Amino acid sequence: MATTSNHPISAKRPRAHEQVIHVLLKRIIRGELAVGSKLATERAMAAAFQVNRATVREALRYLEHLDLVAIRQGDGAYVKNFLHSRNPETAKALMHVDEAMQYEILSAILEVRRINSPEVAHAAALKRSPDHLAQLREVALDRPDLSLLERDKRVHHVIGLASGNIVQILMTNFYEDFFYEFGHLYFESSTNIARSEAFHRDIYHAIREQNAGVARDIMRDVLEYAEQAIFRELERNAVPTSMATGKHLHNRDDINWSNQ
Amino acid sequence: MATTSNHPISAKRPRAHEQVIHVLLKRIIRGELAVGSKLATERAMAAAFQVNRATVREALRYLEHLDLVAIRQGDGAYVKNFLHSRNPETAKALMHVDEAMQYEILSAILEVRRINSPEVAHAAALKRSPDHLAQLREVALDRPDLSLLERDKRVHHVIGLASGNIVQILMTNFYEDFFYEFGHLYFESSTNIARSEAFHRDIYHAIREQNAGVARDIMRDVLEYAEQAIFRELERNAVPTSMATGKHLHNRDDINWSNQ
DNA sequence: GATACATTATTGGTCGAACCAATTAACCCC
DNA sequence: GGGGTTAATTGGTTCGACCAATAATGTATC
Repeated sequence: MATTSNHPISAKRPRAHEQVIHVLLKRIIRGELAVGSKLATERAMAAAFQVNRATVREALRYLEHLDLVAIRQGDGAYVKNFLHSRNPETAKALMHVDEAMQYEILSAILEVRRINSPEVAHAAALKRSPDHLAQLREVALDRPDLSLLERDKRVHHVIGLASGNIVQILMTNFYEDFFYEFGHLYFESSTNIARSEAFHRDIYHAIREQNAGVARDIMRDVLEYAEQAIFRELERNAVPTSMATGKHLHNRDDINWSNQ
Repeated sequence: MATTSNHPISAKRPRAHEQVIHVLLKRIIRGELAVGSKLATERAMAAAFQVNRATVREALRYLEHLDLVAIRQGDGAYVKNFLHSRNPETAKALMHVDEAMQYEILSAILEVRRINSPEVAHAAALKRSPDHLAQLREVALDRPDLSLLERDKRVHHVIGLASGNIVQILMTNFYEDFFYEFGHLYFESSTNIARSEAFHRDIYHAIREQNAGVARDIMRDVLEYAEQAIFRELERNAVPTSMATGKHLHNRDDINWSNQ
């Protein structure tokens, strides 16, 4: 079954090392720790944060995976330029550091999805197996029990699977998971709900008939529409919880990711 | 300067937890550990692997970041479906697990890059700042001291920066870093070298003149060409080191990323 | 017998101290 | 001043203990 991996994960419990991560992340992203500079030793940080050295190490290991620090035994940990990170996950980390960046990241991910997903739909229509088609039919048409948000997420996921490109699959998960919390902004409107229902039906038929060009167009249209709808909604709502302050809604392209 | 974060990172030293990661990764990806099943306890694994529990924990934390396991205090660690991972980095992890997948991953990343990067070039041409243009000029035209491979990597990076989309920047780093080890396959041919030189010059001019459409076309052409050239080279070379066995070169689309 | 609650056992999370291994810095010798 | 040895620094790993959240068990109540 498809939900095997969806455990009833409990709400996030605060883990000690996460606070250390957050503080270090903030200092790195904001440039308080210069690129190339050496961080304090693990022992020193442990003392400063009032935690055990093992806890500091967990945090450092995470930052190493994000490609934000380079750790060298016998030497120390060095700050790297986050713009050189090879880990897209870094984008999500940025968001949690500075609320002012949330809008920027959201916008960036929406754009990447708008570029990619139509091509994923195109490939899916060409290469879909009978099994993937059956899966798509189920989630798109035969699961009225699921919330529209959940159904939409699964439709995109199955289309990713059908495309056969593992990186596109992972990227699709990357976006969809990200948008999950913004979904209510879109699925509140009855117009958008109807549009989404039609999208599921139409994309299913296009992929079934292997009309690759049509599948691409359908996907492109819905994503362009959704992108605009989300921004409209964001600007209408008076600063939804956890979003940036209003002023950021009007200068989306102002952030200059300058080379540090 | 642009190289601040490029420390003379020494060759990888083998770290104990990496072996644990490798073993667990293999078992998860190959399905030896069923999705939804509970892993052995940290203490049990520590005994089994003959390492300390802290070492096991580092490995588990990494797998958690890859979204391959879910860890719950008081309960245990559960295997998740890697096709549901939200972390694109998982693709790279897959590659190290099974050499047979290397060709598949390479192919997948090349395809995503071919879809994305032309649009990045398009946006870069429209939005590039004078500073980004100067940076592009430097790496594209005024750095004959750099290897072509390194120069090419930087050209793509600066174009990403100029596009202003942080996710595209990170994705670009993601590909380019990945291709670094395959670069020799491309840059051995004098034809390809000339082509690459021309690409650097042409894309610079297009972005300078803010000819977005032209920039996109130039990028698309070079990536399509490079993609085919790399595959040609892979098929010609009799199974280059660390690549999959020959048979995989002829059924690139055979892997069915079935839902587990 | 089924349900609600308290108790216990299991398991991940954190802690402290010690020692190993790689690197760097200091020192000495030539 | 250059080269090699030594000592200090720092990350990597280990051991053992206790804390905290969860699940399993047992018990009382209805």
